[in-house]
Amino acid sequence: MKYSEKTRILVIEDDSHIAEGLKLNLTFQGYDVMIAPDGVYGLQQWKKWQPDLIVLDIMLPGIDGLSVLQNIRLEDERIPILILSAKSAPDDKVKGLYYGVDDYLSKPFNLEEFLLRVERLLTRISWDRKEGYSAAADQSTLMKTYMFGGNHIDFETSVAHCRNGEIRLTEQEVKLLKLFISNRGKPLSRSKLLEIGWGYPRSMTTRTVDNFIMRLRKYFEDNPKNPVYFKSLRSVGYVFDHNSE
Amino acid sequence: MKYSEKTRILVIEDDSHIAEGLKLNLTFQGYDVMIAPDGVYGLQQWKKWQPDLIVLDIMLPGIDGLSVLQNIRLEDERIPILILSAKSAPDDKVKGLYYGVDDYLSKPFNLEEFLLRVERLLTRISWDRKEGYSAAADQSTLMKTYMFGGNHIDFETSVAHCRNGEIRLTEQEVKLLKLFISNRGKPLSRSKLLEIGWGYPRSMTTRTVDNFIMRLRKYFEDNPKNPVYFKSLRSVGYVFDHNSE
DNA sequence: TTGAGTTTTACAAAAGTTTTACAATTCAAA
DNA sequence: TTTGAATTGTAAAACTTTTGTAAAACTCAA
Repeated sequence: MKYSEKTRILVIEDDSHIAEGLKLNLTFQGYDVMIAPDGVYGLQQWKKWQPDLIVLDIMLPGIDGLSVLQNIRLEDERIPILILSAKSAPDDKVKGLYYGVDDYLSKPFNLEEFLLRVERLLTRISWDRKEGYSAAADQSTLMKTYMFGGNHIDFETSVAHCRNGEIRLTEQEVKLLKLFISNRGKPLSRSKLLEIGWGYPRSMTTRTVDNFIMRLRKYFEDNPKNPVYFKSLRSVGYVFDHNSE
Repeated sequence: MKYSEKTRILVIEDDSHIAEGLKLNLTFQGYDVMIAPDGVYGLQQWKKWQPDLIVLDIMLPGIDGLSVLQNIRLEDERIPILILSAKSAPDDKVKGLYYGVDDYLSKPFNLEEFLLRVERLLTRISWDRKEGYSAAADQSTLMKTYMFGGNHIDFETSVAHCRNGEIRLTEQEVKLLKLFISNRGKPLSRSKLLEIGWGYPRSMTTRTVDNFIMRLRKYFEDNPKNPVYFKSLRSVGYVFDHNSE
């Protein structure tokens, strides 16, 4: 929270009826509210506006809510996110939480309850911040450091020690790395990578991913031409893996 | 750059009258709609455009709807498919569902009902598809791994362990394998294989299938010249089978 | 305006698929 | 049994698609 400004809440919800309703009520509670009608715009606003809390509808046009969530968590594992969903099945709840959701509300929901949860999340988080830890973040994004092969990556400083010596990783490189690490052994398609790692809508066709893969290979592979860790699966995508050590 | 995208629906229907009608209404609902007048074009569009839902007429010129359906299910067992059919006989219904249809509507149908089902499928599926499991998929395509003889196939990574050691299977090899496995013991004609596994219109004459059979035999047979698992039935086609273990 | 970082473009290289051409096999009629 | 027409097996050439790579173009903030 900054200075004397009001607490900011970003509502990512395509149903303008609901969105406006929430905005009205939240504004009335004294919050500064902004609405994003889809995932892409939502991610944009999140970066630009740096809200203190995000209310996220899981059913969105274009990129879906969970990808948005994962994208955000690659960079910020602390910001409280309150999920809205049309479904109420309990395993959805679990699944959402697994990705680092803080709270979960099924539509249709009770307004009182909604406001209460928003407040609770905000107070809880402001506490955590002081203490310097996060109560419920998933392993992968909480990770401070990672090792594989002869490589060592420090996510606090974005510095990697590898066969080329010390390397300073860029923001996007870090994101991609985290994404791969938290999906170790699992093939990721280019479009999935773009969706989660970049927040692009699927189907965008570009060689961006490949270029980053090339860089990661140059950094971390002993022989970039014959990759061991970042393998490509033709017409599928890429997999990251390594022997457990 | 601006990315916001709508949910995509592919309508595979040869009757342009019906197709346009559906398109109009779906577009009106805010979906992005594309029409394919036949199965081959439909499959093409499905790959290229990556729709979120498919509306499929079962009575098509060229490849028939069920083959299209099966072809799609060999690669994606999750995408919701809503079947349209002129017939209303109950066994069609069963047959369709068996192949992994999500919903079924007999012509002539009520527009309201159609739109409702589309929406229902989209909300239901968007959750399920996200990670790990599918609510209602048929056994064969849900399969993550398969074993026969001394062979072991991992469909997640397309890696097979066989007498030749570890082998990386190609996309087409995987498709064909899945097709055989889900029809274990059942003879499949070349044209059926081409139709389902390749999406070719029947009657195409080529040695492509035989070439792939040869490869599968090389990978998985102890003695490729005397096949045990991938047998040919003269002037009929091929059968895959093995003792239950 | 510069410069680090990112994305696009354009092309080369690699991998995979289909066709072609022909050899081998099978089966049934002579 | 032969014989030959039809079918299946095989390998290599031709073709297609996907991936790798580098350099140019672009972006955005200092």
